[in-house]
Amino acid sequence: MPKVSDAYREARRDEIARAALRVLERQGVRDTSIADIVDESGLSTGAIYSHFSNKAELARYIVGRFLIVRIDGLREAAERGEIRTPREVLLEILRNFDDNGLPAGLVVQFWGEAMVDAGLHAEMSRTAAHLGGSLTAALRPWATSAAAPAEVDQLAADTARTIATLLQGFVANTAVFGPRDIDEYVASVATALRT
Amino acid sequence: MPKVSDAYREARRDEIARAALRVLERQGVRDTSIADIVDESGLSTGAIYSHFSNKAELARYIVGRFLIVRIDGLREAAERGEIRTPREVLLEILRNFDDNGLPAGLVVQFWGEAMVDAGLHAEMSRTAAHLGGSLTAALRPWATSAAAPAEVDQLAADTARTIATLLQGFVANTAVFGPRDIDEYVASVATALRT
DNA sequence: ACCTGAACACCGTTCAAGT
DNA sequence: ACCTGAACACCGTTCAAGT
Repeated sequence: MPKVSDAYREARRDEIARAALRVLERQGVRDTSIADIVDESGLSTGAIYSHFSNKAELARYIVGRFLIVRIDGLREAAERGEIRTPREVLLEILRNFDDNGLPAGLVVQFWGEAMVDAGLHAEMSRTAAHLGGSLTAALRPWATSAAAPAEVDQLAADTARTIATLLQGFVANTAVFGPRDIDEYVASVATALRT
Repeated sequence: MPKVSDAYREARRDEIARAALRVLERQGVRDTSIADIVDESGLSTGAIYSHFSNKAELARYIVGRFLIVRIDGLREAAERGEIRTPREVLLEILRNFDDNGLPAGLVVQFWGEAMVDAGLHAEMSRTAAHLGGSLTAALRPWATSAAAPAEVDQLAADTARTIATLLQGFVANTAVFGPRDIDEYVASVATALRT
């Protein structure tokens, strides 16, 4: 197991992926060519193809490595048994999205790409499953106090998917129609569905 | 004003756009070439370029003509002064999306496309403004009974954007993670944000 | 006026040749 | 083993020539 060489390869892949991400943020998925990434990275076409078998694998790597929502804090709170309401969980995940500086427009473009690229869709399902697991765990204490024992798991899982959907709605809406205040959004959803 | 000839031109554009839409549903935006549309329509490259100045204009035409959510019923109900709660409005718009057979995956792909195509973004903003206006009108009776006179317009407009966001979330979520029951989704959002 | 289809510049990917 | 860059098949778009 050549540890050093593996680390070198990985660093090189990261270097290429970061250069690609800079171009993607500037020009978008459709208008980013391999030639653009060649220019931005200072490498050659062949160099890139010796680290990624094609453009789709590079996209997959970027999505799995850089376009993920981190919510370690929520999982830990759940393990300590602290109760977080779905509303608190939603607010935390929305703030995390903002703070990590994930570009909403680029995320939406990759959703579109996943509709047409099975490998990218699989990668997104993988990272989403991880997020879904953390959300479900974070919601279980609340679900336990809100449902009969037999229905706790179902309630936690359904609510996790709902929170993911609310996040996706926020991402798609702000990408297309411009920024919106997070607290105002959550308050508005709560008011709207109260009746 | 050559009425007949204009109608003919429009029919021809429609014919091309419908052929393109069939290919788009099969292959997705990225993997649909002009050559594919040529094959599906039975016309030639030049014939298509004599009716649309480029692929972007064809996309714009398809989005404005076929990928819109119709909610005439809501606007009429509002004009009759009937009160619809935001929840009822949301359910109606979600059912409309489903019933019209709008392909969620394709809609998400066009959102991504709009991130990179200013003309398409403008077209989407236009149709969204129309939807937003209908939603705001449909929500005004409810807003009148829920807020002080001075805040009615703001509440109706904010709630309209929220409902649009909830629709977008549903579209993105089902496109990426598969179908979900509409009533269960709305009930889950309501439960999640009650606390 | 509408249509044809060959021609052009550019794209993603490959591969013989270098180090 | 990694890298180079010319070469290949394909894409969107144009345009001289037809009807």
